[in-house]
Formats: sequence, C-alpha cells, structure tokens
Amino acid sequence: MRKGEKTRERILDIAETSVLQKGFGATSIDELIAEAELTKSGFFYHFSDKNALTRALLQRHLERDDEILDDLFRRARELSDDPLHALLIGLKLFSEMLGKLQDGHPGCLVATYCYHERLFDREINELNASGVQNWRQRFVDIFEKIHEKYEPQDEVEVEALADMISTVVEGGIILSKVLKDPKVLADQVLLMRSYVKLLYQPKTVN
Amino acid sequence: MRKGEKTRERILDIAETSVLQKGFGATSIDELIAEAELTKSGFFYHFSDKNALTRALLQRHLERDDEILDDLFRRARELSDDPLHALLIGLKLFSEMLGKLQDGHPGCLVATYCYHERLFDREINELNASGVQNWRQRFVDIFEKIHEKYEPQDEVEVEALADMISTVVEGGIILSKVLKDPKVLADQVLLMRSYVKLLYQPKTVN
DNA sequence: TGAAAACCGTACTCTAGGTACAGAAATTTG
DNA sequence: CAAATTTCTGTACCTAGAGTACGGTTTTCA
Repeated sequence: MRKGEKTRERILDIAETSVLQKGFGATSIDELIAEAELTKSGFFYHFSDKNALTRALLQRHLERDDEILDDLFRRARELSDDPLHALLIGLKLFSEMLGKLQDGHPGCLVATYCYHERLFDREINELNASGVQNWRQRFVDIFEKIHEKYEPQDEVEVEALADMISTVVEGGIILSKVLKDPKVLADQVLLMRSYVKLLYQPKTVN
Repeated sequence: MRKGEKTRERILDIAETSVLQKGFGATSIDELIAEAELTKSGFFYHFSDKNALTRALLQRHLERDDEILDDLFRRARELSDDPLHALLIGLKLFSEMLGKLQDGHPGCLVATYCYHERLFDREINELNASGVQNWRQRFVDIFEKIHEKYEPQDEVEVEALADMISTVVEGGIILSKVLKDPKVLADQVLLMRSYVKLLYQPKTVN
C-alpha cells in the first residue's frame, strides 16, 4: 500500500468515529487533522472537500457491511441446507454479533446521511439508496428461496419482508443509542427472527 | 395567545421543517430569521442559543406525537373492546395515516438528535430518551392487557415487543426517506401488525 | 398612560470551511 | 543514483454562521 493510501485510511478511520459519535456537522476538519497529525493542506490533498470525505466514508462503510453480512449468511448456509433454517440461524448469529459490540453499535452512516439530505450532493444520496437496495436484494433472494418450500401464514410482499431486516436494524440502532442499551438492538433482531419463524411455521394442532 | 408566543411558534415551525430536511447543522439562524421576517436580536430574544431552540423543538415534537398516538389508539379502542383487536386496528389506522402523508414522513427529531449526540447538552439527550420510554410504556401497557387474554406463540419480552413499534417506525422512516418512497414506512407498520397477529393467533388445524 | 414585552440596528468576536499557491520532503521509478 | 512523482507543509487570506453586547424603539396590554 502506498503511503498516501495509508494516510487516507487513517483520516477515514478518525472521521468515521467522529461522524457516528457527533454527527457530520460537528465533525471539524481541524479536529481530524489534529488527530491524524497532518496539516490542512495535507487533508485537502486527499479530499477536495467535506463532500468527498463523506462519499469515501459512505462507500467504505457500505462495502464493509456487505462483507460482514456475506460472511455471516455464508456461515449460516453452511450450518443448514434449508433456506428458512439458514435465515433463522443467520439472524441469530447477527443478533449475537450486535449484542457483543462493546459500547453498542456505533451507528449507521446511511441513517446519519439520511437525516442530512440537503447538505450533500446527489451522488451521496444515490450511494445511500443503493446501499439500502443492496440489502433489499440480498434478503429478497433469501425469502424467494424460502417461498419455494414454505407457505407464509400471512399475505406479505417479499420486498417489504426483505426491507424489514434493514428497518429493524436501523430502528434498533436508534433505540439502542438513545437508551444507551446495546441489548435493545440485539432483541429487535431476535423479534424479527421470531416473526420469520411464525410466518413460515406450518399450522399445528393445539 | 401573546404576540411573543406567536413569533416563537413561527420560528419553531420554520426550524422544524428545516431541521428535518437538512439536519441540525445545516439549519442556519440567518435562514430562519429571514423566513420568519425578524432580526437576529429578535431571534435571540426568544431563544438564548441553538440548544434552547433544539430543546423547544424536541419538546413540541414529542408532545404532538403523543397526542397523535393518543387519538389514534383511543379511536381504535372505541372500535373494539378486545385489546388485541384494538391494537391491530390501531396499527392499521397508523399505517394508513403514514401512507397518506404527502411527500412522505418528514422524519423524526428523536432520530435526528440521536445521530448528533455530542452536539447537545445532557438535557436534550434525556428528553430524547424519555420520548422513547414514553412510547415503550404506552405499548407495554397494551401488550400486558393482551397477555391477560391471549397466549403468545413464541417467547417474547413485552418490553422488546413494545420497543418494536418504535423500531419499525424509526427504521421505516429512514428507509422511506432514503428510497423516497412513503409506501415503505406504511408497509413496515403493516408487517409489524402481521407479526402481532401471528404471535397471538390461536393454533389452528391445517 | 405607563410599564413591560417584543423587538431593531450596529458593531464586533470567534470558529470553521475552504482557496490559492509556493515550495519542501519523502517516495517511487527508470 | 538521479529524476520524476507523490505527498505533504506553511502562510495568507476569504467567507459564512454562531453568538455577544448594548442602546434604542416600537408594540402590547393592564
């Protein structure tokens, strides 16, 4: 890795922490360069302005999230051939992972930028939307496989169902952060899991 | 109403729109006073600083949300004596209400401030937490009444279940905003409703 | 009508983002 | 090793926006 890339990554690391903790507006370039130990000119050599920093931050964030989910659900599929059981295992693993994060989940940049719309250029908003759509597609594929084998107990659209994972994660992060309780997020993912379980559970005799 | 209070409300109205659209950082006092047609001195007569504005904004927002939910679930209880059915009706009404909002839901200030933690004083963060806890208590009460009559099909904590409403709303707002599609939020509330339905549905023969 | 409430005007401070540009130091490459 | 390129530093300057200070003016209401 070139020296410049290392510096760039260092800036992004510091910026990510700060943006998630304090929000975008409260993250000052002066702060960043102080912690990264370089000058203002050095910063602007890597990022033309704050928007460029934002773009890079979001891009990296989305890629990492994707990798994490890839790993997680690959492991889940290794543990069960059945698509429903694999999803249930995946959600369990996901919940455990979220519960283990010390200091709770740092927050989601998608949500951060979502509540800052107008500050950013179109490109960033599109990046944000594509991130959500990626998650949607990922889970749509899973739910469609489940539908080949199982019949849902209630009429639901697969897209809405897929979106519910993102919804629960985004909402759960907010509640966890506001209440300063990491358990809330983990519990919410488990409730989502409970819903999936009930939705595809064959009707049984009481 | 005194003249001063009218001005105060006018400022709050303008600020609310701006904060939800652009975020807190991008909402400038200069902009606010231009639209409210008063001077900087006039603004600072009403609010000592931006934090005071924030507090007032959040307080008003929480009170209004409370009123809306009060109305909605009061109507739902009028339509059914059964606590489960009343909740199902309430969630349906809620979903319809959210779907009808032109331009989609403007966003939730709790989430906005959640992602700006460090910028604000303790009082604001506490206000935010109390808002979430209010919603929790509201729905804990409802779910406890349901549990007197119905047995859940899965082991769930009432608090987590109550939090799921907030979760789905907060998460749904984010997805709706990012995808610019109000339907997503309405659908997510309906899925929450579907979960409640399945959770308390008596086991039936196939 | 007189006091209190609700503003206005001006002038100033401070922080932060951002620009411009000349050049130095480090790194890579031929 | 030398040249070219990359990676920065230093200085100086501009702008917007938050906030202060304070004296004065108008409006409202009892």
